[in-house]
Formats: sequence, structure tokens, C-alpha cells
Amino acid sequence: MPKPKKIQKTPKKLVKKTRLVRPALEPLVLRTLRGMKDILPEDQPYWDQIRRTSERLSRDWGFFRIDTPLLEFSNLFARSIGEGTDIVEKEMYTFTTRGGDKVALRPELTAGNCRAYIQHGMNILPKPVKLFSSGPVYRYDRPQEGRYREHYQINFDAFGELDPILDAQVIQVAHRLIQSLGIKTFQIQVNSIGCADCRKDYRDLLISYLESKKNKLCQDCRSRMENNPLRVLDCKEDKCAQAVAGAPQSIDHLCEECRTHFRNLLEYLDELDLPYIINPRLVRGLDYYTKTVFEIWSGSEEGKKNALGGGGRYDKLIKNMGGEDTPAIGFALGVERLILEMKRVQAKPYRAPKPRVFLAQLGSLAKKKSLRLFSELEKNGIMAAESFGRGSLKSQLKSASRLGVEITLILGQKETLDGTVIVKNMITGVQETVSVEKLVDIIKKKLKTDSVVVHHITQGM
RNA sequence: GCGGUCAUCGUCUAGCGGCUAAGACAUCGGUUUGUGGUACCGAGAAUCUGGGUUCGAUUCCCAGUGACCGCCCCA
Repeated sequence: MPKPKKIQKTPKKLVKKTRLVRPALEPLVLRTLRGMKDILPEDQPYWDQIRRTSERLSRDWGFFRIDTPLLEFSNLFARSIGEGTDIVEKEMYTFTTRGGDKVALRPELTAGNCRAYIQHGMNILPKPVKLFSSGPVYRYDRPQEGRYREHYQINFDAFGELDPILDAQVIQVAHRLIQSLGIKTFQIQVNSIGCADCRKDYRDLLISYLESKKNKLCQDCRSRMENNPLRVLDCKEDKCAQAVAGAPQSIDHLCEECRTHFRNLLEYLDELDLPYIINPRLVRGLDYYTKTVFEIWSGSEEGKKNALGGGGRYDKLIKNMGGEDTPAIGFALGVERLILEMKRVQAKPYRAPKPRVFLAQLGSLAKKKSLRLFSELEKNGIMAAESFGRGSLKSQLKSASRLGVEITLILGQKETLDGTVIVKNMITGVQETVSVEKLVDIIKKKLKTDSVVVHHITQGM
């Protein structure tokens, strides 16, 4: 490669500075983007708990894991969620790739799952086809506590079954999952918004009612009347809530089939002893829902504005996307919100096993040998902690006691030459010298017998 | 997208129109050479960014950025 020609000699004085300051480079912004958050090690026990619980429950209830890309063609979402919805209209991360594809970061998981269902011909699988997924989704929102631009969802979808027993089962899974996380008080809000047919009649009815109250509605709701009149029912403005109080309700205007569906669902829920609240004003922000919709609210006051999760039936979505006519139902839970709630009610996070042995070394020869010894311990299932970078035995023992290990192994110059290791009990302070060959067995034996003692001591801390 | 509150070491706080911006916790090192938790000593570490007012701004004003709250929406 040809060297770039020097255009000008740099004065010696400036050499040092110009090396440090490269004008072409923009300064690094060492910060996460707005509305995005690092999940730090200290928070991982909560995430672990949710991951473990949701994976176990999905297996137990027959849901198979699926992972789909973060990026899809943007019209996949526009078509499924709805062109006029807030999510698609103003909250999607949409951009054009170098190749010219118009793509978007997924704002939810169901659309991608449906695409995968059609693309991979899952319609030949025995019904219902139950899929479990979890991962980040993206919405360009105004961030607040419990509301992020990148947040994680846990998602369950079941395809190919029209019977409301599936609706009930899916709600049951949601219930079980939240309950298993240690969250005891929450509400299940259910409603039916009917199928396309009865919704059309109801919509007309609602519009004419709203027309009569038009002057009592807020600005937003007046425009909402045109494109999404159902959302007026959901308005938080006092005057709208009053005006809408006497509005016709969707559950009173369901067609025969939808009414039966809803009634059967409630019977199933009763049978399962799942407490629910019928909320005739529950409307969801995604266009694809039909019949059953539900949300799960936390029991606390604050919980009402930030739902823990929600879902519903979307019987026409697969067909509208170009697949075989396939009824389906699903729901999603917000992981960050579950964690907020877990912390609020002091639910127990998952504590991964901690090392109970510390490996200390002294001197350059022992330092080298300790690397191998560490690996030997690991192969034998003994998790050890260390701070090989440190020199003094004192500071290593300090670390060991901070970590709360039960045993510290000390490997010094003398021991290395003798083929021995000092085994120090960190609770009694008693130590003995043992040969390397017997080390693993001795540690295993000690950890077994000492664990009871340690348990009592650590409990009070 | 609209409105409100706030912004100092890693964390929590103090301070003031003017000397090296203070403390606590945490981190690291030390208190005689191969033994931990306490104690003592020491070190590093911050005024979000850009303008303006001023002799002088971390402090006052404006804008931006971000966090949080309310609306909207949603998980």
C-alpha cells in the first residue's frame, strides 16, 4: 500500500497533541441510547428467575421454543398490527438497508412468529401448534420507569384451535407464570371485541352514539372516532370517560358465535378457579385481535397504568397475511415490568450457585501451577474463586473471606515442590496440608459435611 | 409527539458568584518479609454538553442531552 504523502510538516511542538486529538473522529459517547438499558450482573438473578420459570412452564404446557430475527420487512408489522396503530405509525424503528430493503426492528413478537408459521409450513403440524418465544422488542416511545425503547417480552402463541378452551389455557399459563415468580396479587381483565362481522355492526352503533356526544369529547377522541372509535372507550380524560359511560358495549352486541365463545371462555375460567374481571372497556392497541382480549394488571395502584402483559385471539391474522385460514391466540408479558413487580413484592430471585472454594497462590512457581489446579478443580465439578493477579497472601485471604467461601486452598513455593496443598477451613481457621492427589476427594467430603454449619452461619446475615 | 421536576467522584450526599469542590460507602495499596473479617494510614476518582450574563459560573439565564413523573400509548 502506498504511503499517504505528507502535505505539510507538523511542527514538533504539536505532534503530541495532534496524535491524541484526531479531528476526524467524533467523540465517543459512553452511554446507552435513550430508553435502552444494560442488564447488569446484579440484576441477572431476576432475569434468571424469569428465564428459568418461563422455559420450564413452556415445556410443561407443550409450547416449543422459537426464535425469530429482530429485523423483518417493515410491512410485515404494518399489515399485521395495523397501519393506523400508534405502534406502526409513530413507534417503529424503520429504516432502509444498504440493499434497499425497507425493514423494521420488531415492535412485538407475534408478527414474526406468524410469518415463521406460514414460511415453514407449520400448518401440517398437529394442532394446536404452540410456540414460545422471548427476546427484545423495540418501540420508539418516550421512556419512563417500566417503559423502555428496548424491552424484553415473553410470548406464547397457539395456532389452529378455535375452541375457547385454548383461550382459557393460555390465560392459565399467564397466570401460572406470574404466580410462579412470586407475584401473588394481580388481576386478569377480560373482554370480547367480537369478530369482524359483529364488530362492524357494533362499530357503526358506537360511532352514532359518539356522534351524539361529540361536543363532550376531547380533541384526540374526536379524531379517534374516525379511524379507531373503539379507542375512545379507553380514553383517560374525565369528560370522555363520563360521556362514554352510557355507550353501547361490545359484549352486548356480539354475534351468536362470538357470544357463545365468550360465555364458554368464562365457564372454563370459572372451572379453573381463575379470578377474572370483565372489563367491557378493555380495548387493545393492535388491530389483529378478534373475540377474546385480556390484560394482566398488577395488584398495586401503580400497576394499573403499566400492564404486566396482555394478549388475545387473532383468528384472521394468518389468513390476512397470506396463509391458510388459521385461528390463533397468544399473549405477551413484559419482563422489565415483571421484575419491577417482583422487586416491589420482594419476590425471590434465582441465586446461582456461588463458589465455596478459593484458590490462593504465593510465588511465581505456585502461580503457574495454580492455573492448572484451577482447571483440575473445575473438571471435577468444584467451582473455585481466585484472584491470581494479586501477590500477597493477605489480600487473597481478604478476598476469600469477602466472597464468603468455606475453604481456601493455599499453594505456595514449598507446597508446589512437595506436591501438596494447604486446605484452610475459613470458618474455624483450622488448616491442614494434603497431597494434590487426594485434594479433590477431600474438598468434596468437606463441602458435604461443612455445608450444614455454614448454612446456619450465613443465614443470619 | 405535548407538559412538569431534576442533573456534583462508581454509589449516596454536601457546598458556594471567588483559594487545591467536602464527606460517607465502595475500589485499590499499606500497617516488616507465607495467613482473612475489626482498627489505623494512604491513593485514585466528579460539577452532563454548548452558548450567554459577569473581572470571575459548579452556582444565575437560555438551548441541547438524559433520567423520572403526567398525558398519549403499550409489555
